[in-house]
Amino acid sequence: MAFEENVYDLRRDKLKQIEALGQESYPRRYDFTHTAAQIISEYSLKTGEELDAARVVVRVVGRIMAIRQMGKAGFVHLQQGGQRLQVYVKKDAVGEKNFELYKLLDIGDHIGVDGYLFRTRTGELSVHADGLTFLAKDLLPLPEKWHGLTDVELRYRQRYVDLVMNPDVREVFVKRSKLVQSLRRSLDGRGFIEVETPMMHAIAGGAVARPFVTHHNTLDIDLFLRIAPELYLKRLTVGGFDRVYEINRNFRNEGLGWRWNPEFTMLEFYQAYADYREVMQLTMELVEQAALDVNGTTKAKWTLPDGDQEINFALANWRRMTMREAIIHFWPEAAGAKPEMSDFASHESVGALVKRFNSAHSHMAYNPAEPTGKTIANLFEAVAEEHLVQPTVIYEFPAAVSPLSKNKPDEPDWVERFEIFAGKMEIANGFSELNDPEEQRRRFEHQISERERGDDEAHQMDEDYIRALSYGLPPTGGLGLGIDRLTMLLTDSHTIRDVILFPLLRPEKPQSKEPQTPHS
RNA sequence: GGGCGCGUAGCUCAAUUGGCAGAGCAUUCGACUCUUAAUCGACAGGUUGUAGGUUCGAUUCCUACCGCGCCCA
Repeated sequence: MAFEENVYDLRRDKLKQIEALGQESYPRRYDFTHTAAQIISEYSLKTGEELDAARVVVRVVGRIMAIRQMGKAGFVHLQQGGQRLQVYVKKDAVGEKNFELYKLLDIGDHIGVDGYLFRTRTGELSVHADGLTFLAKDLLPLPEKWHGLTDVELRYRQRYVDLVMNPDVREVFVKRSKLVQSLRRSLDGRGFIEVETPMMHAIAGGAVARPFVTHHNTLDIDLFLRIAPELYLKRLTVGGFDRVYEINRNFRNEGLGWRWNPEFTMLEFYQAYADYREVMQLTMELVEQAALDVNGTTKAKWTLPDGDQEINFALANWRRMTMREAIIHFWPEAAGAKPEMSDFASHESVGALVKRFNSAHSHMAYNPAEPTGKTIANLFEAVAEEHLVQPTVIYEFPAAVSPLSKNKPDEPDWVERFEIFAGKMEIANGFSELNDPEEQRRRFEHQISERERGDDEAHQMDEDYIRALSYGLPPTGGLGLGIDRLTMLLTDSHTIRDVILFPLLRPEKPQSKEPQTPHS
């Protein structure tokens, strides 16, 4: 491309011309009196006559998103904070030099404007410019104004452009922030304190997942990025923090998918002297309040292929059933008679259920060597998960898949654990915490035998955690809640990448051709 | 990892059976002192993801690779 034709170089040249007009090319600050949002909320109801009479003088800033020039006058639209505000620039009003500056502006540039509010002939609230201040140049052209940026890969790789061009995307991340604020406010109001526990673990515990490995040079040891903060938070409960929570990232070395990103954000909280039923109730209240705080209503729009729907997080709308009840309730007709409770009692009868399910329905992976409880949990996922659109509490889990949960007093193979589902996703997981150190040791040992059997997600032994429990963990209930997934549900987003600002992508290859942004 | 689909100008998209690679917006130049997808006129913009193959001729057909998306494990 010839030098004169390169947009980047053309705009650098304009920047020099702007300097020649006496404007700084990269000024340090600009004092504005109003944000675009403030002007719109305060003056959008005022008539033109009222504005003329009041002569409201303002200084505003923003990124130029549209320019319409007509000889010796013109309009620009400034965008700031997701809002747009029109500015009228007339040569007679701003003077010769400012009008020269106006002609050197490009879509994407940042400017400051001082002037007064008025209404145009077509009625749009606008700023009548008295002066223009150049603030920063956009050297690379923004995407086209009608369609914006739609290329999925570019939207994620260049999220900064996505955020400039797509107000809906901006709104999703504003809502995500409101969600986190809501959860913090709810927990703080109930006497919880927020803590930060290590992100690098010598033993990756607290969940069933493969970790990422890293290395510390001075100590010359491998460390794992945490898969969950759980074991550290319970150590704090041993230490006397009766109500703690942490909102932070977890890392799991697994595939990417519409519900999975290798790093994701979890809320975990622990409440001493509470069991899983109290945690369940608190969680439902937190989620209901979060829906209200984010959307102003408990009803969240949730678009499915078979037509617009909504998910209602109002407490009255929640369903509750045990895992076994859910398998029975959602058992497909094609798989024959519904299971009986007794079918879950033996390894053989559970295996028979899987065979019946697989003969009639899509294939579910089954390994007869795995523990019965693990098969039941897998069967639940295969049978029921796709039906759980409205918020549903599934409780009573097999002990085999719950190495950190307390047993049911009447059924030792089952534990006091629940998960919350909505939008066909697991969004939360909570239980009565196992606080008997000797039982905990047996559970870890059982997990180790599972690891030897070939399950490389099985939990590892953590001697210090058992030592902590040996000092006495009070009866405690705890919860983990997926912030990303709850954000999806509250923003009608159907892939986790739309609620993570910078989702994991394969790194861009270094460009072999001329660089997009040539350096001088 | 497997299956399907996609990759063309900065952006959004066309291109007949395999026959001269196009449009809109953005950019550049010109006109225009109330426009809002501003309008009007003119110019420019391409190694069609990469590397091979078939063919007189490939954006189009074939192979491999790279990247992305969707579904599945």
